[in-house]
Amino acid sequence: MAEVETNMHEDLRRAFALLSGKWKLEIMWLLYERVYRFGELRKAIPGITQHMLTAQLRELEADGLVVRTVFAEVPPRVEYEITPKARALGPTMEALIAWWNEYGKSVPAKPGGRGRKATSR
Amino acid sequence: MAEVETNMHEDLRRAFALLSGKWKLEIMWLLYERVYRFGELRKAIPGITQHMLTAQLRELEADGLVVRTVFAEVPPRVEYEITPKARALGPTMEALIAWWNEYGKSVPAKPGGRGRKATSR
DNA sequence: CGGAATCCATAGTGATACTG
DNA sequence: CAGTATCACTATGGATTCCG
Repeated sequence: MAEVETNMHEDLRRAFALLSGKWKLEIMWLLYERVYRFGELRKAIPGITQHMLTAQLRELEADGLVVRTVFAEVPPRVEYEITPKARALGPTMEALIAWWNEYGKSVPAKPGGRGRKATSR
Repeated sequence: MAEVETNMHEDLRRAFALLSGKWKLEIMWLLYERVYRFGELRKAIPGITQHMLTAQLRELEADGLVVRTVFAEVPPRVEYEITPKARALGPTMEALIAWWNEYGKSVPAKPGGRGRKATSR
């Protein structure tokens, strides 16, 4: 059969790239619950700048993870919401959190020094 | 009540950080199958430099995702293998790949221009 | 209100040469 | 063989100012 030897690590990298960015996960985490306006996101994410918020949202939008809706009002209003595509990632993200809680915090594999020694064979 | 409001996105970010690095996923993907020597990894990963391979392996080691074993031979031999911690990530990574294959390649949510328009309310 | 434009600091990545 | 050291480049993140 095909047995494409699927460059799975390629897919993995590309999928990973979509989520890479200091604030993307936090943004998506908020949007997971409800729709947010630009200013709301800014207030909800302490430490982020407009520059970064704009940039990250633009990337998320380009990747089809969030939808940006502009209301022709004055003053202007812009709302952001996540797409089904992003929502489908929920379980996987939770699995990653579960992994972290189980393995990430203990860090048992840390014997004496760096690198194990082995006496030849 | 505890109800820690679990900074899940914090855990998520830290877990994510462990895997961030241009070559880490590819390295782990290889080590998933068997033990590799330094030179083998270099040949198996086209485009990587010794510098980067060393750096990424060191980080993976520090994070407890791979184990480095030095054999006191001449010429020197160093082997790398993944830890149970890293191996436990397998299913999650596969879930991410599955997500990518289902949602990542279509990218349907791309109507006319950037940002949807909405006529006031 | 929700940006864009500009300038700047840092970290990650990469090529090359040298070493135990 | 398996690194380390050095330098250069690029991407990312951030502060500030200005605009429709």
